[in-house]
Amino acid sequence: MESAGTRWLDPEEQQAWRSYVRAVRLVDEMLRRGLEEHELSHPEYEILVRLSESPGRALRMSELADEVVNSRSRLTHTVNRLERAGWVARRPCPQDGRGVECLLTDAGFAVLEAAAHTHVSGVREVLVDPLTRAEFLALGASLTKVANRIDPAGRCTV
Amino acid sequence: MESAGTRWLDPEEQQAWRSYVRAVRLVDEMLRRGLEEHELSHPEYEILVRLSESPGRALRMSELADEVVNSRSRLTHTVNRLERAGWVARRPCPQDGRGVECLLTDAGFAVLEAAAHTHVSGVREVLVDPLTRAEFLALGASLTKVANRIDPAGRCTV
DNA sequence: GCATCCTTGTTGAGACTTCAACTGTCTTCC
DNA sequence: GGAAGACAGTTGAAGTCTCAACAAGGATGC
Repeated sequence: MESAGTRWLDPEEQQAWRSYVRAVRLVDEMLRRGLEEHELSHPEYEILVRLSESPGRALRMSELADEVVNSRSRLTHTVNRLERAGWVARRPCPQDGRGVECLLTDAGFAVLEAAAHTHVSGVREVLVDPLTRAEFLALGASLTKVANRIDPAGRCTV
Repeated sequence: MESAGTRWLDPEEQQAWRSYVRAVRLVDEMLRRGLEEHELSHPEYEILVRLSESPGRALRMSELADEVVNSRSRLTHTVNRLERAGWVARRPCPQDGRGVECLLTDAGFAVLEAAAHTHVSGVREVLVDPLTRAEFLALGASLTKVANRIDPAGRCTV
């Protein structure tokens, strides 16, 4: 696996990278299990969160896609499912004839409220509690840098 | 979103958690794009890596599943695809009549060798270079703690 | 005013993942 | 030695995600 031109990871970096991959997989899995009792996937949950924080509990599809780092296509499919469940609704965007607004329903808000408890406990359990506060905040700061390097404008629709 | 019993994240924790989610999504996406020119998904790539590091370039299905944190079913499907491509082969395990060994072929090794350059460059670009060495290693150390809390034995098959 | 291009959002096919059910082998305990 | 249960791996159906192709509304330039 040697070759000119590519700088391989040294053993310490290698170890850090593998921990990253492993931890991310495990954390994802844990949170998935936590949310599934609310019949919600993690991507779905995030959509509901963003909507709940928006003025009027509504957001345009493309804004929503940016916020949750989804492709438009993926967002369309996911919103279809959420709409079928009655947790969000769609309506045309008054300002832009092409646009569609996505709206959190009361039922959706209720589901979100219930799921949030489970979810936050899960996050604490797997990511916050194993670390000191300083470690956790440092982790966040580093990952902020990482995210901003990849997508400075926050407009990456994947 | 208030209620007794659940300790919500304070603003700094909230920010750290959101950066985590966002960064993980973006990193995943970047690396996926890097590997796709080699017709390899990230899970597939990891399987080839583990096999290449194993004595005889072979590993039992269940060991492999543990290493890459896959369910057995998922591993079976993924190995099917890799086998179809000619990059791994299966053979019965001599010690255990139930067992199956998965073996990296020469073609598989060649693909891995080619993909590794792209992949390592990608990892550097998105995760290593944006951080100082100390930050990156601290990230790794924290995530090691996180992973070990969830799955101390390293035998979590998801 | 309208031709061209850009943007928004959707669709459908194909690939990937999950879950539950299944086959076959090993282990334990009597 | 054989019954009961645990373990290894596979299967197929249903759900989710990606990609490329598309429809339709806006922006720009003439």
